Amino acid sequence: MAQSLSTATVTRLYQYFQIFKAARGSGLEHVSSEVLSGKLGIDASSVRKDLAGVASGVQKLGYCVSPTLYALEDFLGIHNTKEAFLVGVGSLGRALLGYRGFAESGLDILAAFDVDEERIGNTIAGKTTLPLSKLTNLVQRLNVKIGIITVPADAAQSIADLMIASGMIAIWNFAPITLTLPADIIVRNENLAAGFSLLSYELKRLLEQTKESEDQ
Amino acid sequence: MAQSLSTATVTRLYQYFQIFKAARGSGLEHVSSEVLSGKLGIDASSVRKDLAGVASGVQKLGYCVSPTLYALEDFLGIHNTKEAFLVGVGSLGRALLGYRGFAESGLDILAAFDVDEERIGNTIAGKTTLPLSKLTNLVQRLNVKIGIITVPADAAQSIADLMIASGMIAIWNFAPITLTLPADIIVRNENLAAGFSLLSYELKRLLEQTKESEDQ
DNA sequence: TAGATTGTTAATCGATTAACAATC
DNA sequence: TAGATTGTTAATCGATTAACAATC
Repeated sequence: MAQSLSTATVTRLYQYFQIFKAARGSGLEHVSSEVLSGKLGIDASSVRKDLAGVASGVQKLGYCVSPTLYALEDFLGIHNTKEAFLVGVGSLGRALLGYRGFAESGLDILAAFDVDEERIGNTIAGKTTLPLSKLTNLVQRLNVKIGIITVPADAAQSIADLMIASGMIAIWNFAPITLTLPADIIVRNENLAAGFSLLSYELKRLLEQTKESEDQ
Repeated sequence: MAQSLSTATVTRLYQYFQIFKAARGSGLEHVSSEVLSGKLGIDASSVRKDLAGVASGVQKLGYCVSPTLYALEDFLGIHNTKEAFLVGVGSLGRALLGYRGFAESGLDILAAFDVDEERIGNTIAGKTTLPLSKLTNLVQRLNVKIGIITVPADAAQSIADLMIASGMIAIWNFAPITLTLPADIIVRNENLAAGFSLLSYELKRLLEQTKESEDQ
């Protein structure tokens, strides 16, 4: 098996993919590591190292747009659609069900689940909301491996446990809570409030810096 | 000025905050670095190093829940509400406007903006949608520093440029595109599709591993 | 007191950057 | 050919982990 890449590297590969997609849209034929490194604010040799395992460049020109884009899409699993179920049809759940970006990223949310009688039976972006009691059976019948959690924080752990008991092995958690799960389960936490804290921390630092230099 | 902390460290501080909040809910009085490290899957000395700059622990007991929680909230800016404007009232924009988690994270989205006549005037979770043409004037009058971008990818760069020209200094970008911005602007990209790619990459690796061991 | 846990230093590990030969 | 850019190795940098004295 190929060596494991860090989260940071895979995130950058996704950014290269975005840039190559935009480059194709602009009709460019080549993009150099120098240009890519400028956009991401990192060293050009990092870019070359990242891309070395995925695509190959052409000396004097850089990376050819079409083949590199294809190779990145392949690596990121965009050509290979993966099915998922979503639990929790609140405002965030509905937003994810209606998000068009997923289709072109290889994610297909087959159906949504909820415990609220009012929500059951509703269709959002072509996906029906089913009662949570049907989750286990459908996970097993359709062999769905990925669960998306968009329930409130206090319900998230029990939903995660249910998903795992049903046979799911990967969880994409949008609830603002740190889940306790077996080590062999793949989890990714997408905490919007935590994301804002990062922005807020940097902003605080910038404002302090400005204030300090004014005080001098 | 205190030394800058890495994104990884600030993200972990947010996770500690979540765990301490849950601990308070369960009536616990202390949490040790050992317990925290177990939940995050990192070394206990990392936890102690992270917390050293923010709170102080008690030997033999660990970290006292109430004062540590307060210190973390303070550090993460949760006590100090920050105002923002959001541009793009599509499904994701509406989900963010209605997201309750932000209120308890120190973010207050004052208003939303859009170019679509149909959306202007609508109120979502108490926030009115205004025409984009009013953005610059309101940013300056209310001195709003943070802009949230939830428009489609092809409109995101021009919205970011407009926000910066209006005087904003921090951008939280949800559009799936790598923005080109001045170096002194704070940007955080929250790319949902990229997040899924990370999960998808790990899942692919796990399945390959399982297959390999079966083949032996 | 003995035991448990912090705070901190030193050691290790991994990721990023610099440098440069290869080459188109 | 000369110039530009990749691919890769070595050097640097920073983050994580291990170890342990301090101490409640």
